[in-house]
Amino acid sequence: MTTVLITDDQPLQRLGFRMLLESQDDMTVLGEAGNGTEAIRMSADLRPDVVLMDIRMPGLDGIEATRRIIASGDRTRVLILTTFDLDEYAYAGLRAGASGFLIKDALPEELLSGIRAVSTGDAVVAPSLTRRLLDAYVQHLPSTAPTDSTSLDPRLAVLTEREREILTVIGQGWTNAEISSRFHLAESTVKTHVSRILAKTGARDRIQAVILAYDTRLVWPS
Amino acid sequence: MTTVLITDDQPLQRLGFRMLLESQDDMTVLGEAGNGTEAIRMSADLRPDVVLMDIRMPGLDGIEATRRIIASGDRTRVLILTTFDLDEYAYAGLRAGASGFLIKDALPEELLSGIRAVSTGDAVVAPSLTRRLLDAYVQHLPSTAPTDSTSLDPRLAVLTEREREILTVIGQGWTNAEISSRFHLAESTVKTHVSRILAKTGARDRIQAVILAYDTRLVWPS
DNA sequence: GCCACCGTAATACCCAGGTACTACGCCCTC
DNA sequence: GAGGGCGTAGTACCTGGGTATTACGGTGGC
Repeated sequence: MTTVLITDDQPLQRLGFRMLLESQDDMTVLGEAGNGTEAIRMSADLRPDVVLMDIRMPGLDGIEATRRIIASGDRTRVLILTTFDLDEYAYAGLRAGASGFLIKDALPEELLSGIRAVSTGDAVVAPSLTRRLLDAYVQHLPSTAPTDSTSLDPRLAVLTEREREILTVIGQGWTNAEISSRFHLAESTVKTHVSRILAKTGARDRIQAVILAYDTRLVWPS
Repeated sequence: MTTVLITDDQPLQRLGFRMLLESQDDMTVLGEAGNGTEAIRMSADLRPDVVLMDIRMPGLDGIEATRRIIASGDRTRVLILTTFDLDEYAYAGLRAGASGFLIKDALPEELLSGIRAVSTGDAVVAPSLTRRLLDAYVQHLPSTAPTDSTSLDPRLAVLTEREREILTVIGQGWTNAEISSRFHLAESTVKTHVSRILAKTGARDRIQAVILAYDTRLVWPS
């Protein structure tokens, strides 16, 4: 039996969670907290297996509450629920010791399996955030075959020299008109180049091409 | 419609996956490969959105196959399926560029939602592995808090919180349609936000906004 | 009580960007 | 010398992005 404490400043949201959890015969909702202070107190009193933690709350927010619950030494795990997957506080939540974070509009089954995973000591992260997490992790892995920084990124290898030249200025934000005038080309030629670049790299539009230019270090943030 | 290539040396296992995927009306199985070499060839021919990749296969294994598929530059994503969550090769798979790995005895729904997540560029990792990933990530976080909102770039200071949120995803290449659907907003609302962001920051179009997002470190090259 | 700002939303309109297709001269290779 | 890749160029067409304008409920300040 997994015991849960629900923390959210919106009563309706809490009700929704409670309904969902109570419908499972392996879960019990021990209580509901409306802000961080309450969450800390109730967590100490009730010793739930898992605290569902909203971040944005009046008074003490979810991050600080998480930090204190973890610091208390109880075995309680904290699962953070963010409204948007971009919530910058989510990362702060990780540092505070949360066992995971999910997005509030996740499917009910995802939330439930997330709670079960967390209660057994595993961690869960919303898919859209996992990507960044994974990238950061891979970046720090000792590489078996260190990449030669002078060699060209494989994603650009398919391009001709001219195309890479043009991709570079696309990455710098030039419009087709600007490219055509500064390169002394017809705009139709520029379009042909751009189309070929997109087709070869798999970028769906020039925005993705700009991002590719940054990722492959063709251009750098200034 | 998500197109999938199934790679596994066991025909019965492949059949199981195929049955599951074909039962979904948003998924199509383009083919089945029995080893790494086949997987590479079929992936190049069929250009699936996602390759389900077994690791242990006779001949060319799943890791090397993953590496080559990613290196090909196609937009194909690779989702590795391991038999045991401790499979040490799983980490090698990450380095090879896989978008995620799951354990074969995962629930059908977990596999399906994993495929959907991966197909849209997100990443997925089995909960029992996420824990390690997360620990490693937190350990490597720069000691200078990355989410220090007090030292916001002046160019972004004019923006509201919501606008910065949206600028971030613009920087990640989302289209207005994607923003509207993932944020649960009308597209007209998104357009309003975008227009205001451009007006406030002086960016002439969303391309310049992407560049601004990089320059202000709202987003990072991966 | 009023005003300003914010987030939401709709409508109508225009244009840069992107696709699809064709074409042609140049250079290199087999 | 035939073929292929490359850089150039044109035309026709369609769509997503951006502008302009208006509107409305909520919130916070004065």
